[in-house]
Amino acid sequence: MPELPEVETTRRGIEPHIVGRQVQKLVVRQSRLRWPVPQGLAAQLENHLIQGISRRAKYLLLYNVRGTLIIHLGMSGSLCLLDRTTPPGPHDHIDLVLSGGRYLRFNDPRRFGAILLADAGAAEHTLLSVLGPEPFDEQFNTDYLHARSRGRKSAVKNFIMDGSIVVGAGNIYASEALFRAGIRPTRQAGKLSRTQCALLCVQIRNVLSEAIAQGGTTLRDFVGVQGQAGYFQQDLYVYGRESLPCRICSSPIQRKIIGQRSSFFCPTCQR
DNA sequence: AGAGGTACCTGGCAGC
DNA sequence: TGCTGCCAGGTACCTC
Repeated sequence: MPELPEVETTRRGIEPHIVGRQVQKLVVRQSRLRWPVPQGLAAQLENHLIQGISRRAKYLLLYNVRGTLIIHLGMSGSLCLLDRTTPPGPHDHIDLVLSGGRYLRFNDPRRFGAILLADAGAAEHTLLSVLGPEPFDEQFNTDYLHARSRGRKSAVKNFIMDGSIVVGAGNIYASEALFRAGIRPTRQAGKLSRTQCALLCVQIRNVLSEAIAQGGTTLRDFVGVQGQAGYFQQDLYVYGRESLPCRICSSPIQRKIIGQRSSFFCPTCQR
């Protein structure tokens, strides 16, 4: 479910409701997530104020005086805000009971998500320290992408989905950015021209910022923290459109497995 | 260093 | 209706 725009949509949705609130109680119903929920979680959270929330790649970072709570939504995770006690469903694994009567609930059917603890300087956490630049950073530019792609033999789609190159291009938006840049997803990364690298930078940024502005993409069951759908799905050019006519040239969109993931492209618009 | 495959887990859906 | 197999938005970790 969540790629970077969905995570950012979640962050913006919960920020005004959780920052400045105290965590009164932590309820863990299922501790077997991607990694076991840390033992000391309650001690670190309970009776402390949430001072801020930020995002790095697809990780949400909640700060308090004791350190940082790292939340990853995995493939199927979501956070929702509840106004009052609602009986937990089968995949409602964790609740943060907040001052003011609200609850922040973590739901994750596939349990690929994670909740971890880090010091105040979460950037040094092993999961975060290996990450490449944010797509909106100045550091992510034509020179950078061109330099990093030299000598790479893997498909450009795998290359831009590699979090050590740039974060935030998941399976949907990687396909979409490549379509907008007119580049075949199977193209060897090392063979991109400088011009194509420039185009790809711009389009990765465009596709992500447009998706954030639309509240993310709703596939299957993604909804925002208060149940609203994301509208970017209506703007998808290729993802999930196998055999349907390209919105630009009407050629049938093709699907191909690249790196064990479904990839979609227009055989005419993308070379 | 880079490339490719496997693993984690559940639910929805198509096809029989 | 019920079973089986395939597919799904992520990414760490392993081997070659």
